Formats: sequence, C-alpha cells, structure tokens
Amino acid sequence: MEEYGKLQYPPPPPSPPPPCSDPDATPLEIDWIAVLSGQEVTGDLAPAAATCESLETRRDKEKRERRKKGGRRWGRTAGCRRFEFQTRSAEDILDDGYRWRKYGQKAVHSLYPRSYYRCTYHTCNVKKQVQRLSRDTSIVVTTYEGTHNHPSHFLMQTLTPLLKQIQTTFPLSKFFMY
DNA sequence: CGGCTTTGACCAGCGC
DNA sequence: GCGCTGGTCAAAGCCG
Repeated sequence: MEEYGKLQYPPPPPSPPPPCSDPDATPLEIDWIAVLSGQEVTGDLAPAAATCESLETRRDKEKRERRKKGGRRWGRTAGCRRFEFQTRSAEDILDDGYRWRKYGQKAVHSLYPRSYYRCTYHTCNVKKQVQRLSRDTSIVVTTYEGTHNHPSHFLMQTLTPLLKQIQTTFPLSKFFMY
C-alpha cells in the first residue's frame, strides 16, 4: 500500500478544511449561523446549498458511477487524499471531532476485523478505515480518505454560540473560511 | 421514530 | 475463467 503519512500518538487532528492551493482564490464566505441553524442559505453559499442531495440520491449516484467505472479499491481515485495514522490506544474509535457512521466491517487477514466509516455530513464523502494491528494489538491504524468540506461537529458546537453572539453584536460582520 | 450498528450478501479487482 | 479478497450495500435490530 502506498503510504501518504504516518504519525504516532497523539491522534490526528480533525481533517483540516480543504487547503487553498490557488493563491488568487478568494476566501469562501459562509454564513455559518444560517448553515448551522438550518435557515435558508443566501449569498455565496447558496449555489452549493442548492445542489445538496439527499443521502439516498447520492448513494444511487455513487452506485451507478462505481458500476460504470469499476474499481472500488481505496486510494485508486486520482488526487484523492489518504492519510494513515497509527495510534496507541485501548479505544478503537478516536474522537476526531467529526461524526461517523459505520457502514461495514470485514474480517481481513488479521486477528482483528477492519471497520469502515463514512462521514455523516450529507455532502461530505470522507471515509475512514479502522483496524487494530495484529502484531501489536495496542496500536490502532486509522486511514482517512478524502477531505472534509465542512467544519468539525465538535468545533462548530463550540463556536456556534460565540458566532451567534458576534453576529448579534455586529450584525454586519462576515466570516471567512480558508 | 430517527440515527446508529451489525452482519451476510454482493460485486469488482486482481493474481494465477 | 476462476477463486480469493476487499469494499460496499442494505435489511434487521438496537437504543435513546
């Protein structure tokens, strides 16, 4: 397996927002208060919000694409970012600030099964694999594929009250995500 | 009742 | 072509 990165404890930070590779790109302006409170989103985020699909629609589309293209192995998608972390922990599941839904578990050539998780955010396609090493059972290997296109659940839980207060105090303020 | 996990089945890639 | 393997699906069941 091609290795993109390997770190020891402490556990990985939550996958950062997509890095801005284009120096000329303007920062993405997001009305987090509207996003988080479920209000109708206007302004720069509106087009993205309008294209949000239901989970079912996305699944159908993914299935069609896979059938068409073939190939479902991890890391075969060109340009798809993968990161592997080895963590010494008694816990299999590390709280990285995002919400994950388990969609599969497989017994592989190891003493321990491999678990498959998908980010629960409806427009986010990030996946992760979790497996305990058979040669060192105290080590959990977590492999992330993709980059989150939304802030972490934990981060926004912390920031939402603060952002609301700022917007109440300074109604004309704007937030930028890089 | 919605969100989540479990788990057997299915399917495509790969090596032979 | 065949069998093995890994990744995903989806139904069923659990839980708060």
